[in-house]
Amino acid sequence: MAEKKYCIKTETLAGFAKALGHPARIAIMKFLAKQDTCYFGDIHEELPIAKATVSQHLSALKEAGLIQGEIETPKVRYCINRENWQYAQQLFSEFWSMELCEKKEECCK
Amino acid sequence: MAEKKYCIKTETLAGFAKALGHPARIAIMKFLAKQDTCYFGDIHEELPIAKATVSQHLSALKEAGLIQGEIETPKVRYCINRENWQYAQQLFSEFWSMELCEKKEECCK
DNA sequence: TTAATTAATCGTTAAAACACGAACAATATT
DNA sequence: AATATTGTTCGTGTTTTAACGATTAATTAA
Repeated sequence: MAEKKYCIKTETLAGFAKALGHPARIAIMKFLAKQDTCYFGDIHEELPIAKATVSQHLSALKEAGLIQGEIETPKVRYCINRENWQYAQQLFSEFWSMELCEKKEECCK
Repeated sequence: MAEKKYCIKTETLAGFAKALGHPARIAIMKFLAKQDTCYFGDIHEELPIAKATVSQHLSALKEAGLIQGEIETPKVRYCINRENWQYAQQLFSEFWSMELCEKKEECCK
């Protein structure tokens, strides 16, 4: 079992960041955000990589909770998981809104 | 030379996300944000990993442009690169503020 | 029943990430 | 000159990621 070395929020935020840490996965999220239809085939067409690789990236995003898939045989419809999308958004928002130390003269440069 | 398969903003955003995609690196950023003093040793003390590994993570963050280091022999002072911090913040902000398609009944569930 | 469509999974390969101890470099101190 | 302090780099091993073609599974259509 994976023991936690860091606090849960840190782990969670890093998990979301990792999931978004590849251009293909960013592209997928952007595509899903603006599409009403979001079949696997449409996503694949949009990307310059093989089907198997697209499937892998979709799995990674699903694993991270950022998207979800629904079988509509013989197709599969994907879409953003709004609940986690919002949670991730919040974690990042908190992260970026950290106040930076203002003692510049004591820090670099 | 690495050819671009995706648009530059997508690549850049993914790059920042990737750099933040490990709990140790999130922890480092949080620590740097709230510290005035930010020597390597202080960062190392804060983390449950070996010196060499801390150094690796710092390199990754520096490579991504999120931090910068300054030698102050025999110590090294690290701090957040404010310019890129702000740029990353903006890219993420744009990303999260994408409008999601509202035709729920046509999307999953 | 057979063939076509769609997408996941399998098997593989190559590269990168992660982690560590040991060795090293650069300066300060004794 | 010898020693101590600090942090990087080296060498190594393990794990994960990324990519692909081929195979498979599930349903629909012919």
